[in-house]
Amino acid sequence: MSGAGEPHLRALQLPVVEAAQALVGCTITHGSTSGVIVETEAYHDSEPACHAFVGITARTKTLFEPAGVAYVYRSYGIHALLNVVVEPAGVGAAVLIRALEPLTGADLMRERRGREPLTELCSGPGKLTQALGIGLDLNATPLLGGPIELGPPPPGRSEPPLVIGSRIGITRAVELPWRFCAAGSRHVSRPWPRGLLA
DNA sequence: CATGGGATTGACT
DNA sequence: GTCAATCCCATGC
Repeated sequence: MSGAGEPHLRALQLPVVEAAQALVGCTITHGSTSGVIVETEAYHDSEPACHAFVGITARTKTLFEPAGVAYVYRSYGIHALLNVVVEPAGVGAAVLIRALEPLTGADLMRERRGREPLTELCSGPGKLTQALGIGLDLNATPLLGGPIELGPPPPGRSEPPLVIGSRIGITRAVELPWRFCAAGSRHVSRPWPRGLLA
């Protein structure tokens, strides 16, 4: 099955930095809640900001699996963060999903997160997992045909231009421009960086 | 076995 | 703007 046409399937075949760009505009669904990806970051085992930089451990083994599974880990002891594992088995690489534009189930999202404006329900990596009900138990589950479903962009949507920036909240390899946002989206975790357009 | 540090968020000065 | 919450896990003794 080469030459997959749909963007979300194509993304799973690309190197991580290109996959991070290709995933913006695709959808994430868990149960009755879903959203359009508007912000991503790339992480690769060749650079020290990536968990997989230290090699295969109990924590990082999911990152080294074949493309198409979820890497869900606990951040700051509180939040679950969702990544899309990409690249071949043996390479530790994943795309962090940092923000979604809610598509379905906003009412349930508000039940889980409290009353909030639509633009703030999924505007952060820890917020969107809470809004969609994604927990650590879903680590290493498949993103095609699994509990979390990675899907193509909603019909009729054109792929937006991207804004490129530095990754947020890390202390190492901060210079890599591996953060990608949908230009103009009001659902991102933070205002876009100094706007370079892809 | 003890310890330090987060790919964050929300509340507060 | 600052800061605490909270827990898994990588590292070091």
